[in-house]
Amino acid sequence: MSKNLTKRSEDYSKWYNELVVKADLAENSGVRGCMVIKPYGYAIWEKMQYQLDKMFKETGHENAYFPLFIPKSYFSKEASHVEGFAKECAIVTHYRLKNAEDGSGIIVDPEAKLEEELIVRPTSETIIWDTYKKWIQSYRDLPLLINQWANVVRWEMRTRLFLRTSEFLWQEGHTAHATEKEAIAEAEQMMHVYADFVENYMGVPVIKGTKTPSERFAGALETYCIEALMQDGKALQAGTSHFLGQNFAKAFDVKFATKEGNQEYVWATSWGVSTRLMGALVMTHSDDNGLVIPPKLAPIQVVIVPIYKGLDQLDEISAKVNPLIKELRTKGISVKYDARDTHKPGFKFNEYELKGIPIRLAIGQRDLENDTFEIARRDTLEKETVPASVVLDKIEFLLEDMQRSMYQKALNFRKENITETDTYSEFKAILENKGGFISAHWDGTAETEERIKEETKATIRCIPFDIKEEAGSCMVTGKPSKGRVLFAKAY
RNA sequence: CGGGGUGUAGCGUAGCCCGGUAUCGCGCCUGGUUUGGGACCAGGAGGUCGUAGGUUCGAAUCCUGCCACCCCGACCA
Repeated sequence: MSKNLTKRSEDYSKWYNELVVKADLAENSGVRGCMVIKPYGYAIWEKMQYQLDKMFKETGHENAYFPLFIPKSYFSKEASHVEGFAKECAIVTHYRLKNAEDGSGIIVDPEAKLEEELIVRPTSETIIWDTYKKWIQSYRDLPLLINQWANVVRWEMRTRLFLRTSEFLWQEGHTAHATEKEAIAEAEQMMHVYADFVENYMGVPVIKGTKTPSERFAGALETYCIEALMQDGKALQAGTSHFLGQNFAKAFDVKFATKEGNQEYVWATSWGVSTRLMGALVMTHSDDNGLVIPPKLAPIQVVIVPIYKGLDQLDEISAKVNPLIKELRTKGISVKYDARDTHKPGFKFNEYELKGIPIRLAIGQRDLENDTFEIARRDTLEKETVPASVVLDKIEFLLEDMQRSMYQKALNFRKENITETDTYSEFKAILENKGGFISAHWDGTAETEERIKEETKATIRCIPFDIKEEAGSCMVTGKPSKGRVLFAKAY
């Protein structure tokens, strides 16, 4: 990493943290594990949001918004759900402040205690299902396909920028269906939508699969997930989609009249991705020069840096650059012309590399004479001088090529870091020395899963969706297994 | 909540053991020279030394309480 950034090999966490801060994505706010997302980071998040939202709508979903506060009593309605979240909730107990009588400052007014406490949503299942009860009466009201963009709060003990913060931004989809089959299909569909987005826009390859019962969402019958591999060999859960069965319908008494006139409980799903995806983006593609943002998500795709002596020469360069900017914008390519006189070109080069801008054009006296531009791509850091006549084509080609090759590079890395093993001793050795995903047989019991977690800190990341039928025996207990599951240490 | 550590300028730090109001680098401001990979020279601004109290003629330094943050655990759909 440039200048004072720590090398990633020394301490990946520190490197990640410094990179996020230096590249201007986010910083710690000083408020209990909550972060400030800075304009550049937020611009990337907005691009993600835009694309995800589009994909949700293409699959028939609509957006809505539900309250931030959830009455405590709602939580007690679904037992396993409350168990999953009870330990990490922020609770509103009062509604007023006042000046302390001894003049020591502002205090919570003890008179203003709420009759029923309000929970700051850690997720919205409960309040949404309470609302769905009012919205659903008939099979004609189904399916109900709603998404919400919101913030949620989880009182995590230890936080890390983007990966785990006390408050985070996300979307949560909540759907209700007439049949079990349809709900399962919905949950599966959303896993595929997430995978599509993460792979084709973020350039991050994922493994689709299901969670083991012990790793499932609180209240779910099945949890579908996409798992990505970071450059330090740890796995990151990038998105989840849950089949909730009729648990919430029963807890909140959401029934509908069927065509035949019977009353039945609806079938539910929920699914979400969060600003954690920003962490995945950073950890998948960054190198020692900083971020590398895939062209489809880069708020600025092309930056143009003029190299000039004196304002006359800048004018000459600008005259050449301005028509190009216009053409690029016409083609929907976002471009920034950085003609600041307060920084030298070398400084700008490094700054935009740190921020991961995909393409950099440089133009100076030499190029004016030869009618050329210098074009540099961020992912490989290759530079090339091209005639002005082909620069537009070249940019379009590079944006596509970069999107493709960033994904390919990450995919190659992941392939090299999925290791098969049949023995527990080798399993431990791989975790120790190499990291990454380990594909191994497991007897299917929670006891064995727990034992492995205790002894190695590795968890079953998922049972791959496209699992191969392969008879084997559990690496720990020797009991029979029908196929390999993926283990890894995770964030 | 357990175990360890750190709080000194916007950022990163020295000084602390052995008490005398603060070091260096980056950044910032001014002027000039520069500009094809993080410029250089000269000048300058910026500090309740986390906080409250105690010891002392005198505290960044010693003592006590509190607060915040970081790391390791526990926790983490």
